[in-house]
Amino acid sequence: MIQERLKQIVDTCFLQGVESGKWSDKAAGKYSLEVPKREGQGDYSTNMAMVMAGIEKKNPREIAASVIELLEKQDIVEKLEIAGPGFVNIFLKPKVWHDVLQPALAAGAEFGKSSVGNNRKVMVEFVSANPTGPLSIGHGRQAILGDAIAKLLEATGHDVYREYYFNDAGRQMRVLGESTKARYLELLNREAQFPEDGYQGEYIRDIAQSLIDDKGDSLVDSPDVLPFTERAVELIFKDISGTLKDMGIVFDNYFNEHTLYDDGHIESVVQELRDKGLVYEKDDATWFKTTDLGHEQDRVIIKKTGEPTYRLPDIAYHREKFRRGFDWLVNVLGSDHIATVPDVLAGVEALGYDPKKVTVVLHQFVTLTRNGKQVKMSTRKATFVTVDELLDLVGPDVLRFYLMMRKPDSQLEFDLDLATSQEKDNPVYYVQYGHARICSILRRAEESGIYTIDPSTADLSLLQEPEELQLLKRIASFPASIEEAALDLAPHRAIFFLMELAGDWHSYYNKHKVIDPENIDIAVTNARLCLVTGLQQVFKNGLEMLGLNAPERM
RNA sequence: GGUCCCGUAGCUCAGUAGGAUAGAGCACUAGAUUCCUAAUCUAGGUGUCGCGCGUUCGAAUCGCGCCGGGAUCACCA
Repeated sequence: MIQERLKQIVDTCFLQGVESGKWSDKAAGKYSLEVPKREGQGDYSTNMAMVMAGIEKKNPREIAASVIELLEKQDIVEKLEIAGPGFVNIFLKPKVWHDVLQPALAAGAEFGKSSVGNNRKVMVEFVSANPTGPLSIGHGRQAILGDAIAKLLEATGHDVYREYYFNDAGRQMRVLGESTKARYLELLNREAQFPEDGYQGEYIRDIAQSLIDDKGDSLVDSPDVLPFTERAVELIFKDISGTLKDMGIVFDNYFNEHTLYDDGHIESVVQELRDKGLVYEKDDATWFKTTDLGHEQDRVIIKKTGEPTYRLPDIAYHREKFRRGFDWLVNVLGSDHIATVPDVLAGVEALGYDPKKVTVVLHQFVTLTRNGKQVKMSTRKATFVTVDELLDLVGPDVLRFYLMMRKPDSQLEFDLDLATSQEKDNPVYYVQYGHARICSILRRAEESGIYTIDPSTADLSLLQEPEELQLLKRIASFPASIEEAALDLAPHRAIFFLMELAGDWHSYYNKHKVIDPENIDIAVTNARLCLVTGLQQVFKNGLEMLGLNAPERM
């Protein structure tokens, strides 16, 4: 907000320079206004003079002097200086920072939200695990990441729809049914042959047991695996949605791949591509001519057996997303799906939709360590750690926080020992404690009965400590930080913002008293209470935007 | 072999529309609490930003080439 205002001022000065013949307009849009990394280098800094120096072939410091002349007249500017190779450092008047508090408090729960999204309809598709077993930690990362992205997009004015895409047919499911049947027979002491590539998890036995409970041994001679598959899918889905619910995630829709077949979308996609000359037959299979679209090789979309490969329903599914009126599709996928992305995008484009409206967030794997050693995971062998187990161990907030603390591109190391034993030195609690601490102070203030929290009557100019100005700057930058995290689809940025905020706040708390019974200064305390209330709002809104709790006591 | 991601402090990681002296947490050491919650704070860092070359006023960041780790390259999903 302040940055935008200052940017306009700087741009205006630049134009004045152009008009008065000091420099040409060639540097327009090329310079930037940013927050310097180091203290003492101003609230903001612009590299305008250096950028112009290259273009105008002049000494950057001389140009900087001219820039300063123009900026000096601005009323929000306190001080200006030329630094380093030609930066212009801008120091703003403290009043500028004091003035952020009142609007922030007035905005309340809305503070930090924005409308940059313009109500754009965006679908976030994530998890999309087929029902073959409980959610593993890898799914957990995706679930948390997808949900956090969705929440951030909501906070920035997007119309968000969460969807889970799944397939409960095909080979995978047959194996699942066969595995269940084998366990069923085993539990009834019958001869059973467990499939070689079957699912070995204990949950399969539970499913078999539920069939025994309901139907006894009546399925022993069933030649069909369907009853087993159906029961398995039903129970596993119940388990998955329960887990998601425990993580605080609710989908707007579960989309079954089957509807694409039932409604004829698969066929119509093939037909449409065929009409465009992008489909041909070879070796009894049907191929998608992706080489015409700049790819290295063509891909099979319908196998010899007559069954489509995954590509075809995927393409049809994306067309449906567009047809349903979404104009931005965000797909959160594990990096193992990387090879599927170009084919789907090619399909989307061939069908006349804009592939730029599809954004794929690929996240790397979660590596699990226990006793300092990496744990290898496989769903089939059931040597994975489930989200349920982790939720039991560390609780939803810690799990969520850890899983979104890293950028999606990085592998994420989840140290089981650390997560379970290290309860206190946890960044989650560090941030949450920041909030709880403020709540405690505010309770204290209320009990005292002598303080009031009202930014319109408080003398905010009493907030003169450098730490106080720093906190005000943090508050001021909150909306922009959220916007940045949202548009970059990078929840970890919001996490880092909160950790830095908490660091500044805890530091301030230890150095200065908000309420000091030994040295009662009502005016100062009232001003500080306004500051802390603003901070509380930022903590609360920030935590909640990421799906985390903001506890009032700890 | 092709494509994508990663390589930054002992460990886990931030840091891209190129910016000034490269950061945080953990771990380790020494301190701080009669009073707003010590789940906190303060002080302590000599890092080939994997290596090399290039682009330019300026590179962890951009380009090219290597090295190392991971993912992926089906008529599986």
